[in-house]
Amino acid sequence: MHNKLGYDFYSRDTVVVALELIGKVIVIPGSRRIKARIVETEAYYGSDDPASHAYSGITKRNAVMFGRAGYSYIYFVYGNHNCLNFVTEYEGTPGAVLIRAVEPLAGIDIVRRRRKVKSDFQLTNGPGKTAQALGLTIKQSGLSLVNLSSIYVEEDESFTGFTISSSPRIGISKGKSLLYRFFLNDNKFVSKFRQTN
DNA sequence: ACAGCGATTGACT
DNA sequence: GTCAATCGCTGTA
Repeated sequence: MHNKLGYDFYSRDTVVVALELIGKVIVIPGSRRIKARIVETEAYYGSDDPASHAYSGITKRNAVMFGRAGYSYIYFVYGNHNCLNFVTEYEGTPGAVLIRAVEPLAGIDIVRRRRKVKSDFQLTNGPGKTAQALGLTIKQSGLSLVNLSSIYVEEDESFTGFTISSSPRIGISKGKSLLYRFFLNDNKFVSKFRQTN
């Protein structure tokens, strides 16, 4: 079965969504069709989460995080990289899940063309790499993941028996004690920081 | 108007 | 292991 996730899936507690996205499949439909399993995520809240873009309130960049769940939030960092998030919670309450790593399942030839690397595990084992592999930039921020979407997530009921670990989030300076990062055990596409808890 | 910086990556020792 | 690249966003003025 390949059921597209609806708004109800995203409009819940951000950590729950981050945890439950592990193992599900991102789909980029169209002529450059790509499918990729989500293997690593991070949860970001709002005014109670100092590591979050939404910590200090609404701005032009993070406004989509304050909106309705089930939309893309894509931001640009370090002058080079785009990072893909899915908005969670509900209208007025910010939250998002960062997609840190995926495992390509279909359209891997397209991914290899976009990402010049020696080994396949380097294609999508990080958030900037993942967004590049999927062909996403800030131009695709704010898109619905449900209605008329050019990106969505579906369940994969055939994927079972996996286990998930958690750890502190990567690359942040505040909120390091929180275990808001989740990743598939024994998956080579998980980013290089593998400390378990 | 502008200085500082970041939810990263890739190249290099 | 270290570190530079690179630029839009943010805060301050």
